[in-house]
Amino acid sequence: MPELPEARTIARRLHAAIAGCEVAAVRLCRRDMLKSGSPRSLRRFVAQRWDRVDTRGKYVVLHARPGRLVVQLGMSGRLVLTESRQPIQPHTHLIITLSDGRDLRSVNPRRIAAGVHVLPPGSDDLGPLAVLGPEATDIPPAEFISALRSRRRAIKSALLDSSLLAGVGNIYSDEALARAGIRPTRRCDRISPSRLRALHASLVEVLTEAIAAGGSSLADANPFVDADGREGYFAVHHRVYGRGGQPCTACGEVLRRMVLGGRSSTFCPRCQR
DNA sequence: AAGCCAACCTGGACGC
DNA sequence: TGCGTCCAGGTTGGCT
Repeated sequence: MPELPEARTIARRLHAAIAGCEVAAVRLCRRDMLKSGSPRSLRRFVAQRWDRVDTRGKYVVLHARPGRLVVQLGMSGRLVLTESRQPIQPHTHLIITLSDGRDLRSVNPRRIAAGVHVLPPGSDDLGPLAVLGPEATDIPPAEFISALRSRRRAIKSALLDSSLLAGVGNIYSDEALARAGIRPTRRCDRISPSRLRALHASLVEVLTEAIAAGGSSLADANPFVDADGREGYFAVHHRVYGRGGQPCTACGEVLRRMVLGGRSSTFCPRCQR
């Protein structure tokens, strides 16, 4: 379940691995995973070189002259870099063969909220990127506060709304709320500006730590670009995520788990108000 | 307009 | 051991 830190880690590794490399062939194994653009627009990447790989929110963006290839990893997406002669594993949807004998493969078993978008250069259509709010790591505190302070909905659901804030998923929203001492159910307009400011600081802090933790595993000589973010999750200390029923690390109170807006939320009923 | 919620999908964990 | 059930979660679109 890659969120912003995992997408950044993947993009950084991928950039280091494929920038300047030429595309020899493109094979779309599952037509329905191409969400915008056509197979024809995908073929235009052949004989071109990758300029850059970066991210927008949770999306990994590969840049080349024919445009941008936007990979929406969704719940279970991975980008695998492997020798072209290696067998193709199940749930491989897109294979980009490089002229140096490697493949970049998009693999995704659960295809929820996942897909590939081709955005031609100069096009007004930004696909899924068009509706994204500011990057969670870059939004200034004042803008964060003004975007949230008058809303009536639960803070947790606002943090998860990618049109307000790009890149925050279920894990880091829970962690940021825990660090800031705010209950996930609390209405945005019932949180003081100073506490929203603290939440902004907590969010940036936890995302920054996670990005740093993902980067720390760059050193290993793993031929795969691991996109499930697992290393990152284990490297970062979790106060609440996945710890429902266990004691709060700060006060010892049993952490409570509840479903909010269709997703699980864990919080400390004593520390978070 | 803002916000809520179901639907999408499949591997893995868990219970009997 | 094996089967069934449930859960995880990002995004969209339809509804209120």
